[in-house]
Amino acid sequence: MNPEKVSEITPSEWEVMRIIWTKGPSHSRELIDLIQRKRDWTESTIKTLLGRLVKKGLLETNKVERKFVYSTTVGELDAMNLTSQQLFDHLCAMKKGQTLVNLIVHTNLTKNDVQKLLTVLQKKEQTAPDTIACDCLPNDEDCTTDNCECEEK
Amino acid sequence: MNPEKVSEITPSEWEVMRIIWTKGPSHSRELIDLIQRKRDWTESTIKTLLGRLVKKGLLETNKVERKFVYSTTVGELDAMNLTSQQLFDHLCAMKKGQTLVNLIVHTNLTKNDVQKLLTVLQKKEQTAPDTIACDCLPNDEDCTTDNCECEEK
DNA sequence: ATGTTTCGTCTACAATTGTCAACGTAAATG
DNA sequence: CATTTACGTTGACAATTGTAGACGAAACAT
Repeated sequence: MNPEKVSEITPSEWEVMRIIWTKGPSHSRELIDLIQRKRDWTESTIKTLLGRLVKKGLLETNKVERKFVYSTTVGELDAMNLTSQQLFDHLCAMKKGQTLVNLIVHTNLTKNDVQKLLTVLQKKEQTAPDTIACDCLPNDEDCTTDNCECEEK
Repeated sequence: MNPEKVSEITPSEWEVMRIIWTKGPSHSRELIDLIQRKRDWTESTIKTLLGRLVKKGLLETNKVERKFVYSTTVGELDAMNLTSQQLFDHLCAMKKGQTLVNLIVHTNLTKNDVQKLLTVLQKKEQTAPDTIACDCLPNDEDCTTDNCECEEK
């Protein structure tokens, strides 16, 4: 896989990737048609996006009877995991829990998802620490929690 | 608040915001010193970042005896929530659950966090649907799950 | 074989982002 | 008062992103 490159997927490029992840390997024509039903982009724009994704190594092409077939080189789930983790990596350690609560509240989940989440959490419960320090300041500087309104509300 | 603007916080700007969120309202000197202990940025760079954040309305300044004091106009938790939700908004609906599992596994959480998450999930369990459709293709196009390897592995 | 469609590549251009240096002014110091 | 220091503002420049037109070669149609 190409983890570094995954972080460089831009919003527009995600749109393109999602189509190919879902549709499977496809010709540019098919992709352009599909994307144009969601986005008001010209053919040209989509071609550029495809080209950039190939250059980044996130898509690869195979010439099949004259036309290129575009396929992804990363799994969608892998990309989602990497991207979301990366986002979390630059957030205050102290508040990630709250953020997850918020995410879960606002995300539509199946019973199955909920079950899995419950299982993971129950396992985590045992080893969970009582507190987690804020990591927003340089190491040597202490996060005096008076200013740091990191606590719940 | 200024939700639109929150989405425009760039990675470098997050770094700056985190310091101010944690430290509370501060003079530029103090901010520059703190940030330079984490990042190898020149004073100039940090000033630019501060200026841009003020322009975006994410920071505001108050002149106090000659110097400006920078304070945030958005809460850190609000920013974190908005940003993470925004990320989730452009991911495949079908796979968000898996992604949350992954996030939770890799995020350090306190017992308290775990408790809250468990509570929220238990509540969600009742109303959770059995399946959620993939929303990567235009509405009229069906996600034929043969290509769409959206299922668990 | 010749005009037309198709498709990939190249070029372009404005806006944003990461990084800075330089400038002007007000404050502090000698 | 003359000098140095501190700080906010401007301008700058390369790289990335969003968006798209133009070009060239191959494939198809007549």
